[in-house]
Amino acid sequence: MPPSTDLRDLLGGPVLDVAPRLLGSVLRHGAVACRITEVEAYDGPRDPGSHAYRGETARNAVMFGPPGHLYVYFTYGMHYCCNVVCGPEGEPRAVLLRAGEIVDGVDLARSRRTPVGGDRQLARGPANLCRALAIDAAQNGHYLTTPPLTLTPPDAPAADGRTGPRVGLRLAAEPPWRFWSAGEPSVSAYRPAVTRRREP
DNA sequence: GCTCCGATTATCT
DNA sequence: GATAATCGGAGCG
Repeated sequence: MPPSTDLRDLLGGPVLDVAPRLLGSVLRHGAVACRITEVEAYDGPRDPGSHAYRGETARNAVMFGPPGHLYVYFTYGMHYCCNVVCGPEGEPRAVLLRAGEIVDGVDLARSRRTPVGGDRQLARGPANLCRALAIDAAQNGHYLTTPPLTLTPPDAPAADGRTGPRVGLRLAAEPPWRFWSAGEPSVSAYRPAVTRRREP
């Protein structure tokens, strides 16, 4: 029997089709595994919300490469977030992994996240997810079929899929390109982008 | 060089 | 709701 879904096949379609199908995927890094419950799509150079909007740079180069690799970026001086690069090569499409439920290695994940409330908060929010899984700049560009860091698509599409606006963007927040599984307590809270106060 | 500000989070009121 | 923490990318001159 072939693997339920080959990662490379899955990532080849339009990113708005790929993103919801990644719900239920398991992202594993060593002893810690996370079932993804919330994602966002970033579609090519014409998406003003995408890091690739203004073309390829050293930072976003991984997004322009072949699908199946992990694009990790550093933001706010302290946080990492990770994306799955989608195809085809040359088109900078990616899906941001926003939240999930830790399904293996809970103790290790919790030790990386102290202090934290309940286990459902371990990977709630994109930066928290990376921390729980110990993903940082060292994993940028990693190919997700190669242990110890792998992404396994679900056997069947996730039930109760929902869509809504993306989180935290000032530009292009309006297309409903955020996808999550209804009823999952690990899904992050929606916050509209804040406009920073300017000094007088 | 220098400045602005971000695909965030925790913590305060 | 508001803000600090903290730093590198990107734009501008």
